[in-house]
Amino acid sequence: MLSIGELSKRTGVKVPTIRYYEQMGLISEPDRSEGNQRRYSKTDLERLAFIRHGRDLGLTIDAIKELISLSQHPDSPCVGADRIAREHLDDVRIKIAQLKRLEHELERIVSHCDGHSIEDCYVIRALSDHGLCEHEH
Amino acid sequence: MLSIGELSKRTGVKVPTIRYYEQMGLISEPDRSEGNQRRYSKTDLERLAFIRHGRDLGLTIDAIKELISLSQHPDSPCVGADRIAREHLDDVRIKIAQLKRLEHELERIVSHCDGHSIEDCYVIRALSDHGLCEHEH
DNA sequence: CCAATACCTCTAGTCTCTAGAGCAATATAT
DNA sequence: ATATATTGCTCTAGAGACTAGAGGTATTGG
Repeated sequence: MLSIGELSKRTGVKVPTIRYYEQMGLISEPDRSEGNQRRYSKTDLERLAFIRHGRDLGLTIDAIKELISLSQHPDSPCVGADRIAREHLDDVRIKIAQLKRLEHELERIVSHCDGHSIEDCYVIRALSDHGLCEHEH
Repeated sequence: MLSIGELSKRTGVKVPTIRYYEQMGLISEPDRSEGNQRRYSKTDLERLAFIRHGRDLGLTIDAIKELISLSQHPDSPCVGADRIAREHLDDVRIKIAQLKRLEHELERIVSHCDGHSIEDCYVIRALSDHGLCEHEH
């Protein structure tokens, strides 16, 4: 049986965040000690690790809830879970593409800035003027 | 003189968001029509385009505020602006790296899911078990 | 056994918007 | 010129995913 602090350390999820997840119904209410403190089992730890991992991957709380509920109907096919992952993959690819364009632009911006007065500052001008962009946002 | 709707169309910033920016002090209070509706000048449009562009680039409202205040002291060097862009570039590169790892992992997850029952579902297992990951998050 | 640390609940705040209610002004069609 | 449709106004609340703080209680280490 783990205290909330232990659980936090082992999963990397902050203590208030664990309580928040409980409130949101992502994890069930754990057992309590005599003094009313939360005590977690290994199962709880696995569940939280699952959630943590999903969040790290950028899944929303709702997507994770969906996955959890899917995993509690072991007879149904995993098509639902696959769909969630697939949808997310699309998002991720779009985000990567956007960020790469952005990286590119920031590189250009930074490399043009050589400490002149603000009037000539490439950063300011680039932000003011879309025409300086190589790509559309 | 543009209405808030016109301004919105030309900048791609939604109407409530424009009002929100005004409230946050990012744009100054515009002139009003007889009937108390906001009327924007070309200067206002440029300012909003600047903000929009910065937000698209992922700058926080505070960073943009900093840039605006920098741009209003045209004698000072643009080192500050450069610093903001540079810091942001670092962030962007980190995010790209993270997302690429994630893309990789999601690809693996999706390609392993072939419609079996949830017990065997790779998506669920991969999310439960960090050991299946190729990379640490 | 006592002090330090961790835990409890509850409320409110963060950030960047977004949505809705209820009403006023402006634009368009007849 | 008038009826209607669209757009605008303010204000409040909500979303999403936490985070912080106050004021008090358990547990743990020395």
